[in-house]
Amino acid sequence: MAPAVQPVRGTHDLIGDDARRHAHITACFRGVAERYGCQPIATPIFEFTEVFHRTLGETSDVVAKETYSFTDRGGDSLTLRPEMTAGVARAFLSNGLAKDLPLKFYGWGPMFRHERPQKGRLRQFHQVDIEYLGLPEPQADIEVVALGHDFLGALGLATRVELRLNTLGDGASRAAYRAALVDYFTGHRDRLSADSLARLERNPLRILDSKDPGDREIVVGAPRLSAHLNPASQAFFAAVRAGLDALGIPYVVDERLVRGLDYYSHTAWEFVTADLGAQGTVLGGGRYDGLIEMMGGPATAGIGWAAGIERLAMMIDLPPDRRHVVAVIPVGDAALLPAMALSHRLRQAGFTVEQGARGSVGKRLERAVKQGAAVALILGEDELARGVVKRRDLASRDEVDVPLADLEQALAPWR
RNA sequence: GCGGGCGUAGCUCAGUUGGUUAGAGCGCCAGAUUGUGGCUCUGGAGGUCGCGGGUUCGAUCCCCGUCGCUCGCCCCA
Repeated sequence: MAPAVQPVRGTHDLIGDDARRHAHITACFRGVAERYGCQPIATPIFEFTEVFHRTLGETSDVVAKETYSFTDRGGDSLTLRPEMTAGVARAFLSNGLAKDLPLKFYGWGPMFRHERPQKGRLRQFHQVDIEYLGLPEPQADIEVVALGHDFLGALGLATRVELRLNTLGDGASRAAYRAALVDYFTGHRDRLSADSLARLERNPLRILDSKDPGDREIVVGAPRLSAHLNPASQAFFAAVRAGLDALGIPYVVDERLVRGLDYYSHTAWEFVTADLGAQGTVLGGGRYDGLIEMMGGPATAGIGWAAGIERLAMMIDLPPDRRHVVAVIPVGDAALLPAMALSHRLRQAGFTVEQGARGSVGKRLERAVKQGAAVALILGEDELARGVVKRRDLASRDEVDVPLADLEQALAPWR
């Protein structure tokens, strides 16, 4: 049993700069998503296990080995969400939102996967998430990819990520291709790696991006997805590409980029980076037109993406804190309550105020400077008696007495 | 889940061919300076040497296990 003071394996605390990085990322995300007309959504971090089994498939790795499931006191099997899409789809059905289509959602929060932790991979991690429902046209694909592109750009990562794009085709194209692939790999099954042999059973498309050198030789001769696309699927992908070209969003087509789950169709994409080792995917998305129907709802188009906040946090530069902190420094016991009242008044007036409570005036000034304060207000018996407060500019060290009544005005530059 | 590397103070790290009180820098607290900061000086707090077992007269050091981190695989954000 691990000591109680240790966090659970693969979890971590967000404190200080880590917390600020996360806050900055979610703030950027909200700003960009709102500009695209998305509305916020928050769903529970756990669902009935069935929700994930129905949507992710019994055989997917996420469900088979990565899921945090437990039985609650009522005997129900519950699962901590490994991703957001299933919960959003369930919420769509639970709340009868079909009448409100189309819908554009943005959300974020913790996700849970029981995996071996490594850099950029945690058991509790955080994602920002976009889900578009009821928009079957390629314009939605273009818009949603553009949203991700703008989001990464807002974080200053435009030059450090590359957009990889592929199509899986519609259901018919995909089924035909899958069959051809199974045929081909079955013919070479004696030369496939053990991992790929397993993939042949439950997820043959995944063999295409195997890292095993032997597999790669076989993959070279494998049938191409592009050759199995029917005209409608080809036209859809061409429209998506034309849209990205028109918006000036660069991408590379990567035919080995696949999605394992059956309900995915058409566009799949990832923004990848070389800066994070084995966990290079920073944002991944796809179209999931079959999902809602698979859950028992009406046939409803869906497309979305998720990005890992921790992975992004490792890449961004933390923007400087631009708050102006006003430090209030009482001198002597008699000044303590008046100083607190002063701090209270200034906070209500919209200033950011830190009030020192310990040590000499020198210590308090020192602490104020370290906290990033730009100006200090010194309030002692002398000032109290005269109805003023001493305003000290911490950069220039200039001091001036300011009548209490004029304080807000005298602090205007530091608001 | 599989394989490799690493765990000494809050942080970055020294150290011991196994030997008595485990060190440094930075950070933190305090004093010099009882109403004035960024420098300097002085002092202080802070360590089950990850945890458990073994070998040994003696283990932070060697061995085993375990927990955690890390790199890769699987998979994915």
